[in-house]
Amino acid sequence: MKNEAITSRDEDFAKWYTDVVRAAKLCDYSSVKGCMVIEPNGYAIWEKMQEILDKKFKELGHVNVAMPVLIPENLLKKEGELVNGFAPEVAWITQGGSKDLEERLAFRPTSETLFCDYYKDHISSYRDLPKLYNQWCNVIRWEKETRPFLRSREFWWQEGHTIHATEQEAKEETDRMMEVYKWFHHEILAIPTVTGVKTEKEKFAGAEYTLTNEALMYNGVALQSGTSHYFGQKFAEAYDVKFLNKDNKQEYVYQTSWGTTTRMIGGLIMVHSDDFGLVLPPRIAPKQVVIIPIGKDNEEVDSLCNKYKEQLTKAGVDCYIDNTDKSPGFKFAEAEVNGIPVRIEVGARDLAENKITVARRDTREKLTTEADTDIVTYVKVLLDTIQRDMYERAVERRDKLTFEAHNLEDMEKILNTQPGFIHAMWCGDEACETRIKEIKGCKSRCIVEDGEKIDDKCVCCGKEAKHHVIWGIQY
RNA sequence: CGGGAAGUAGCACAGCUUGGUAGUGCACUAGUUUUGGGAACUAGGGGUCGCAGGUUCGAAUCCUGUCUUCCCGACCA
Repeated sequence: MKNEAITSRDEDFAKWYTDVVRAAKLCDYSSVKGCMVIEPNGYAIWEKMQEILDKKFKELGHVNVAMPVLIPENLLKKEGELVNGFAPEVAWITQGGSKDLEERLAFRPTSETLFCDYYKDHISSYRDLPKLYNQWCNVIRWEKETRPFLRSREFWWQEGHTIHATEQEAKEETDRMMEVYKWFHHEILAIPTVTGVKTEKEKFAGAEYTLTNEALMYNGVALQSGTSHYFGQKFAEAYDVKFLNKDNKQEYVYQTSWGTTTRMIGGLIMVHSDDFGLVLPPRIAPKQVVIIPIGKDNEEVDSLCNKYKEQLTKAGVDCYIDNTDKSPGFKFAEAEVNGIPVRIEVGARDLAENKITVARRDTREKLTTEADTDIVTYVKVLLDTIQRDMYERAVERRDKLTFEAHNLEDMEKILNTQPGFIHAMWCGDEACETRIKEIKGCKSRCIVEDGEKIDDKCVCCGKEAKHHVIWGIQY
């Protein structure tokens, strides 16, 4: 039975999205526009993301720090490009107590400036490098239009900020972190992505270049899901972050930054979920298995549920027993809307035949197995299968929404029927990018560096093509 | 920030045109009976009608402002 609180995905995708967010109790609106309350169900997903990414960062040698939320105006404005890029979105604090401040304070939109200001006094020699710092925090960007998780004025993220003694090392770090993001999406979130470099027009303000990880949503709209920036010495020069190199010469550091945000929760929803609510890949699901006893005060049922829970927990599977006095149907529906990957139903009817029923959330398929089966192996195999199937279905969907364009008419035709990733050649001229944007706001997602040469000429102007670019409409 | 729509109990809505003591369904609480796809009955609790002004003897209802949400653009993770 369809969940009546959720608008059909194919009928109205935007409404479906917010319905799923609300029905699965991931977040709620607050009294300030664009600032959301991330509720336990949503925060648990974020915590799991943090846990997995944080472990990976640390394995690669990064350490966590906490920077202030406030940035003095002068400090923020030292690097011109960054300021220009962010100026319209910066929120300012102008009062302290009842007095006007002499210098305004910005609520951080990103923390490059704070890290630079800190680093400049904490390194003096090449022996102090690299510094591989990361922080988990919230930032504020005064967006005009807001949507839960996808675009909020306050959002939570991690921002890595590293400085290095050589260009090569910094560039390797930029690549390496992009690989982490790609791995995270493919292996954990079951979301296929394409990675590449942003065009000059689309790169991060102040970066020499920006690498991006781009995912495609169910409706064909692209979502930028992780970026990694190489800054060269730009910020170091603006903020005077110098060190003495091996030749006993002063040199500016080479810098990177990289980040992923709570927006990934929005991506998870828009790639995997359906009209029954949230669908989570097992590896990111805070609760992987729910055990539902059917019938009251049945000792055999209860003890089997407890046994399963004990064994699964011991084996590292996140599971719980739904012992509320709701009806079984209610519990099924609730587990479904919350996206619990596997549901085990234990009831007298099945037990009479030494059976239990196991339902997968992704396909809503009901399976039957022996009650005395090795539950740990059975569940683990099933979780792996679900994870793999979800990824494969996402790839299929992505491929179905991947197109090739050889001229502007192609592009218009595609965008007017069904947006997606559009592969097309580009001359490198910003004018062509601007022209293409006139078609439904279609932008370059990324330049595929080792892409095939699908044409000799630019999709827009017909002049000689330089880059294979993926285009699309974005969130 | 432009164009449109909307805000009444946790949720979904009626009431507003034509001002006169706040309603319905779901959810919630208690009890009883129930339990294999969102249980039933009985009895309850909960809202200064987004907020602030104004008009009026009297405002959920009329007027002004403002905040918030949603949709469509422009801007952006």
